[in-house]
Amino acid sequence: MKKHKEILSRFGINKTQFRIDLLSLFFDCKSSLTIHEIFERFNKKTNKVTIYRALKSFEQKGLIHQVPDKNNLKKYSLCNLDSCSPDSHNHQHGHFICYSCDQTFCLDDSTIKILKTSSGHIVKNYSLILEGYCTDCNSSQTISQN
Amino acid sequence: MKKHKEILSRFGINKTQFRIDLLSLFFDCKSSLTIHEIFERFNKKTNKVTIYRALKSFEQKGLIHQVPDKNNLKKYSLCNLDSCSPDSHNHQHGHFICYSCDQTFCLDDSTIKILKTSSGHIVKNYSLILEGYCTDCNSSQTISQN
DNA sequence: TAAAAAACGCAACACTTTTGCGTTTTCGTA
DNA sequence: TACGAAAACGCAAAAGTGTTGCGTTTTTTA
Repeated sequence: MKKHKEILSRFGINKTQFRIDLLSLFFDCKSSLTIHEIFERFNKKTNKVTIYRALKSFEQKGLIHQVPDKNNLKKYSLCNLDSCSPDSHNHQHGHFICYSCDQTFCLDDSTIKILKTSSGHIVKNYSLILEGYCTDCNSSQTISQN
Repeated sequence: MKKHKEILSRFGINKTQFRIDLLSLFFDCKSSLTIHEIFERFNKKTNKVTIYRALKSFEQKGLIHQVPDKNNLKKYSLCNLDSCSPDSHNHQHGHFICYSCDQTFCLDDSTIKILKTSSGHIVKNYSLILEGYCTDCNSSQTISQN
């Protein structure tokens, strides 16, 4: 897609087929991705070293960021591309990890704003991980239990 | 210490010397521990496999829990032993750490309640660390910067 | 379109965590 | 306190995760 190529250019990343496809994958995926998931999505055809290097490059250039994961694997999510760049990564947001489907969701800024203002302190940095059942898993679980 | 042995019994863990010492270590350490730190504290005398297995056992029985930290390292902290058991882990702590005076402030429950309801997910557990400048330190810093 | 820079695949390495197995220690009970 | 079962242990090996070196291919730039 043209949009993806344009983004890679803007962030100073060479437009190889793999990196274009990888960026598409991140756009398609609403939560976060592990190296393993990426490897599977490319039908195990792309060398893992290539994936690791692409992820590192994307991260350094401000396209994606690491998110926490229950099993301590490296997971990545797309940054807010309007507010991130190689110079300044800006993802002060919390994460929600679902017990059921293991997906990690980024929490939106409004959730955090409440936190930052209601404590009475000046919050410069934070680490927040919520765990539980995401909306999808909770509704399906409720149904199956009835 | 007698207290530690009693706790191990209560949580269904055999009282070997190593596990008693490991529990002591967790009590002595007010923050969290990595496997590496534990290995060092025992002067590298205890086999790492033993440490891994003890940590897994402690976690399953509800004595400790993983703290997914910012850098994705595996870290463990002591649970609130009154509210945790093999059946239900329950560690809900929010803290504010001041860069300037190093004091730790407990966040009040109302702050957390908002967090738990505003994400749209069912939050069962969370780990939250805020860092920055507390109200006192911030006002004095503002003065010194002028 | 040619030189420079970036990305690639493969092999090898480093580090972390788990598994298998035989031995030792602890526990429950008689 | 003694004995059998269960749990914990150490060692070796394997599995999993991520990195580095190097020569080749692709992309960029001018």
